[in-house]
Amino acid sequence: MYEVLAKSIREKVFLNEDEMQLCASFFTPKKLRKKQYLLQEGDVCRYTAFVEKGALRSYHVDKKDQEHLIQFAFEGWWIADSYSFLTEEPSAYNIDALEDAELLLLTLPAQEELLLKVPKMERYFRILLQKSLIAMQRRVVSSLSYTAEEKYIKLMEAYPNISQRVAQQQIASYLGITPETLSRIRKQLASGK
Amino acid sequence: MYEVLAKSIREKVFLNEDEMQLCASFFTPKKLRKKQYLLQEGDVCRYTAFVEKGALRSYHVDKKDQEHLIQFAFEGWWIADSYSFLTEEPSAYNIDALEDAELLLLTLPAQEELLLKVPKMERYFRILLQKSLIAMQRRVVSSLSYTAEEKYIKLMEAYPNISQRVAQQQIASYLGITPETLSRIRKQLASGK
DNA sequence: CGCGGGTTTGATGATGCTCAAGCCCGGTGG
DNA sequence: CCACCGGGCTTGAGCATCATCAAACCCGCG
Repeated sequence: MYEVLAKSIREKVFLNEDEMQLCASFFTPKKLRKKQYLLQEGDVCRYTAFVEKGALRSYHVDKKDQEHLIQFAFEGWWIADSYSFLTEEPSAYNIDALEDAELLLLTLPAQEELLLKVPKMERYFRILLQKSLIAMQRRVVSSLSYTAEEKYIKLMEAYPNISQRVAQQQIASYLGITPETLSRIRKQLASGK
Repeated sequence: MYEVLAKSIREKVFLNEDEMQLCASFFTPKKLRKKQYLLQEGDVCRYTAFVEKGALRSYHVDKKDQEHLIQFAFEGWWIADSYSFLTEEPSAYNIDALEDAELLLLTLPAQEELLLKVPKMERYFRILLQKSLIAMQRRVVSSLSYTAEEKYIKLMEAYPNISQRVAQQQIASYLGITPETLSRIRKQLASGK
């Protein structure tokens, strides 16, 4: 149950067996069925979730009831609404499962205690956040600089197998375009190239 | 010269005078004139910069020579291309001064040594990154969910005095719209409401 | 076999872009 | 002190991209 997490940690910091055990003890395992919520708009985000297996998404629903996908999370990724998690304000986002999933949950008090008892984990989280920030920044640049078609091509280059795992509407929502537009772009690319 | 930095640190972790001194010793002060580059596309980003005074911006230039503003940085903010900084790959972005500025620069080796000698700074940087990530995430949601007008209003609510400090074209570029469109939006808002 | 979610296709329209011109204002030099 | 210059902002006309709405289609599953 903790293999993926242990691997993720060991890639970034060195922990001995005891520390790793201790670390693991702060997490709560949880299984989620496809379509099940981990977080609903209006609730406080009580966990950051590490994905051992499966796939989740976080998204925002605007006033016209349109969903806008903020993030995918597959095996080895983290997902949460950090703002709500840290401030304990109600979240404006939703998180749910795109596939049946196995998670490891960390509450805010558990994280705080973990960081006290295993200070090396500060480093783990710092490095993690650094990578997330770089990815988010890329996404901002992408949304500012490229056309819908270019954004789609870049996404496919970065995550070639994503289309096997998530529906096209999810990808469209992630790219900030409608499913119809994505469908036309794909047709375009498939034919004339 | 280090007041703003010291304040930023003390807001997040407790350092005694010695630690603070030691910390400061890893930074190199630098002044930048308006329009001067800190980083140019193609160069490796050798510093993360802390802004003691003035204002900078990071931006990307697309193949049609259009600038897209990634981030503003005023007093108390950090700026860099983290990807290039960490990987030592050439950067795809530019950073320059919007106003005369005073910076404190941290190289990658200096940062590593700092973190070894003052491990509490892991926590400082973690918290910092957490906040940056939340801000970036908001920006993604904003770019996906709102119209140009809504994005502009939200920006003005979040940073009411930004328009006193940076030209409208910079704001337009940050919002992902043309200066013409921003001008029309402002006219709209000023008149009819 | 038929239902339902996801994808495709078509017709129409809105939002924001492009290009081009004019304007405002502060700074500089004659 | 005034004329000129240049950068930034505004305005207008035409246009491209992508959204909307509606219908048909595809296919896996009960």
